[in-house]
Amino acid sequence: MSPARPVVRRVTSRDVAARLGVSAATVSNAYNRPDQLSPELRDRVLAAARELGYSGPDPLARSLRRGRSGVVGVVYGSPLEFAFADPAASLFLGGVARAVQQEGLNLLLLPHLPGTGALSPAGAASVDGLILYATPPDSPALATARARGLPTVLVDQAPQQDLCRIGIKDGAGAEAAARHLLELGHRDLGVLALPLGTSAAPHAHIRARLDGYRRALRGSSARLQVTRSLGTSPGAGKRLARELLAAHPGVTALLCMSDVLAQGALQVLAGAGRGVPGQLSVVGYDDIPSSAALDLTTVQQPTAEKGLEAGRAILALLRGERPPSVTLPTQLVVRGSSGPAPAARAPHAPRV
Amino acid sequence: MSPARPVVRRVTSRDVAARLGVSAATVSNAYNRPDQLSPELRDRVLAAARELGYSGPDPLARSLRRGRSGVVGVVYGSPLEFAFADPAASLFLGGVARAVQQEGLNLLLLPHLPGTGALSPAGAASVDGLILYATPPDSPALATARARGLPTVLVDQAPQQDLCRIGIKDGAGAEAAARHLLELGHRDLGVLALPLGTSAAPHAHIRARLDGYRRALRGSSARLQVTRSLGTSPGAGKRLARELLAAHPGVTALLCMSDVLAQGALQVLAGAGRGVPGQLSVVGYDDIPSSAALDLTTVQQPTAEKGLEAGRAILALLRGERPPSVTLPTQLVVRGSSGPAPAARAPHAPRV
DNA sequence: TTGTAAGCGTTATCAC
DNA sequence: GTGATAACGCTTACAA
Repeated sequence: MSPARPVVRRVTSRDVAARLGVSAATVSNAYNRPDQLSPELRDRVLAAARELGYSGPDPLARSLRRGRSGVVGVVYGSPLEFAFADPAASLFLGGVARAVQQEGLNLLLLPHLPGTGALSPAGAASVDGLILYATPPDSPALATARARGLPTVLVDQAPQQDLCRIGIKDGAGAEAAARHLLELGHRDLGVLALPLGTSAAPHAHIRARLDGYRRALRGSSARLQVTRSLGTSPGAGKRLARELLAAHPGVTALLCMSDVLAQGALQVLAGAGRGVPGQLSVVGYDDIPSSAALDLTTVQQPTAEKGLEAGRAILALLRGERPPSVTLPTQLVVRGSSGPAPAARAPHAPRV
Repeated sequence: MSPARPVVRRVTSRDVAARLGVSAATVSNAYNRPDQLSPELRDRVLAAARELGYSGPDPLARSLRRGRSGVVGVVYGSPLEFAFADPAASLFLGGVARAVQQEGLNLLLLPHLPGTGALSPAGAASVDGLILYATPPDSPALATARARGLPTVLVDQAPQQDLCRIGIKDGAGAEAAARHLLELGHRDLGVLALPLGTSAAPHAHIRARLDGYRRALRGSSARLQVTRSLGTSPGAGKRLARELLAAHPGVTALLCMSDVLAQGALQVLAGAGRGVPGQLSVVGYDDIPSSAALDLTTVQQPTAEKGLEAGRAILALLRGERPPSVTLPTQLVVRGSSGPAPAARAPHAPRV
């Protein structure tokens, strides 16, 4: 009949009401609309509650009754631990937090769990809305969001017909990075790649970066060596840098699809005694906080603002509005990790 | 009677049941105990569900009925945006995420909101348990947790009678840091402080660090200049470093209560042209990931493991066990930012 | 100003 | 293998 009965039954609003000989509605009002009852009665209710150990309306029951939970879910396209290991993701989440906090909403972090099919955690979570951050288009989370008819905001992925999308100019940023290296005389460029997804389910924003690199090179004699992807961690950056330089010793500059990757590469180069930018230039993407101290040239994106916009969009959706999609700009930040290509920098080079 | 009626009534398990002429219980079984009904009926239920647009049991209703929400709340002692700006906090949360994810639980991030009195967000959140991370002992969140009788784990704060607490050897780590500087010949030390809380509501782990510094100096002729606190950000580190060096020019080493603070100080010193460790030694606390690249001597704490332990503890609590408190070790990591005190390093100093 | 009653959508138990 | 029933704990329009 009822679920496994707990050792002691918990105190409910009804208990408080019974104690005072009033109705449960009055107890509810004491908490939710103080103006609906006399201050004196309210005090008595609160006193009785304290006495009985009633700590206010049960959040679950209240949410069910009211039809909203006060929670915004964020699904991150990689395992949850990575969300915290990745400074860009942290920055993003911070922005979201700032936005939703203003309306008193809380943030629920949902894992992505690619393989789970229809049993996405997003399906079993009590949320009023969902932010899908860098999830592939075939993510069960998206299907779930659709099926449940949840207000949904897409971040860093391909636009979807009817959904609000927040993103950045991924391609333009990448193009600027590559052009910068070309202008410095580099002709043999390596790309440290982030996971591109499958062609059926591509990570659109990552592909856009690759396309941007390629666009910059179009019409030039320069060549691009693209690595496979080994993930998003600094360790991946290290391994990719090693592989790339072993396979293509002629490369004079590294285009990294994220600062995290770039920082891994930087470590490898320092360890190998290859001067940056003397022997090799390195350019990142994102401009995470630590990149300034490392003097890394990179493509800056307004990551925290992106989170803020995503948060605002979900808030608007919850109010019943139809917020527009937003595409934020990127900007090349030139620092010390990029310089003239070795050949081009040779002083007093004889002009032929 | 019922709440503001939505434009279209949502599809419920009852609708699906009605469509098929079966009972709601059967629909429920189709989702929750497939073995309780014939595969054939189950398929019909699922088909009808799809047809009607029923996307499975409502999480809220299910949670209410089952008496648990599948959510672990984490309250962070500072505003929520900071939780993401702070690498140590991110690392910690990552550990928690890893632990709770294994049981299929999700993480709800709750703001601290010191001033709110009894209306702590933790009181209105549907959670099965709470992790209080670096919250002061007078936090409304703690009061709320107690009042609601929620399984609670305390992290980085003073032990509380009956609650499970996860922490590190804050004092021992600090002591090792200070001793290290003494051994290098430093006699005039500055401390960049983290918020110590009020004496009524102290941040116990921060106080423990200060006490550790002091303990190391006891009996020596060395002196400690302690700054006020300006928060936890790198900016605070910068301002504190400037203030301290202006007020006490004789200081030859900086003991920073966190790496974030230390990194701010490092920037100021680099900008001011003061050599590290030539003119000034700097020691941090935490060993966040970026500190290795910056060659910062620091006190390493197993932050991610701390999160893992906290997650495991809450899991155990939810199973009805009584997990023990855990105190993890710290370890001094000597890198390049600490060296002999300027006087002591003078080469060929005449021996008197 | 307070009480009544009808759910919110689900699921565990028991009977069939 | 399937169905009726009774909660879970609360909120809110409406009546008194």
